[in-house]
Amino acid sequence: MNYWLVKSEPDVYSFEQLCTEGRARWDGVRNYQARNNLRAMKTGDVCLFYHSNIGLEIVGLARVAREFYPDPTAESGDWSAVDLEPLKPLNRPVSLVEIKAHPALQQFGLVRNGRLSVMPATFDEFSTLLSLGGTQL
DNA sequence: GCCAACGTTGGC
DNA sequence: GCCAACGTTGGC
Repeated sequence: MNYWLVKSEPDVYSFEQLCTEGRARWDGVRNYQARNNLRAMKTGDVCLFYHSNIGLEIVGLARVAREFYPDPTAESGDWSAVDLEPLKPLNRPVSLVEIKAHPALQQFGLVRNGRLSVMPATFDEFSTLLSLGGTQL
């Protein structure tokens, strides 16, 4: 089992929408590092769902429902998509401010590279974030 | 292969 | 709206 964080702007696609729809194709990624992270996802891996631009907090958990396949929205280039399903919202959202201030999260991708849209989390980072969110898997 | 110029992301 | 950080492009 591996752990990830995916970003979405909530006015484009929010965690609430994912919960309503029950499943989403995670497409449109056009960054090689993020794409390679998508390709490393396995069915059942857990993703922290982060709201960028608006909210600036981790709001929920999702699981990988389908491993990578060619991104149908890509007109050219070698891009990939995965499918995600909602697991549950966090009992308490975890804000970027909190994450940046937490000693155990200084190496986390959100702190180190604010622009990456799909990033791995270690088990320790994931556990810390879940605990901050007052939530269990 | 280097690096300047440019574009994009995303926090502030 | 601004700008820092990062990635990509393209000339040399």
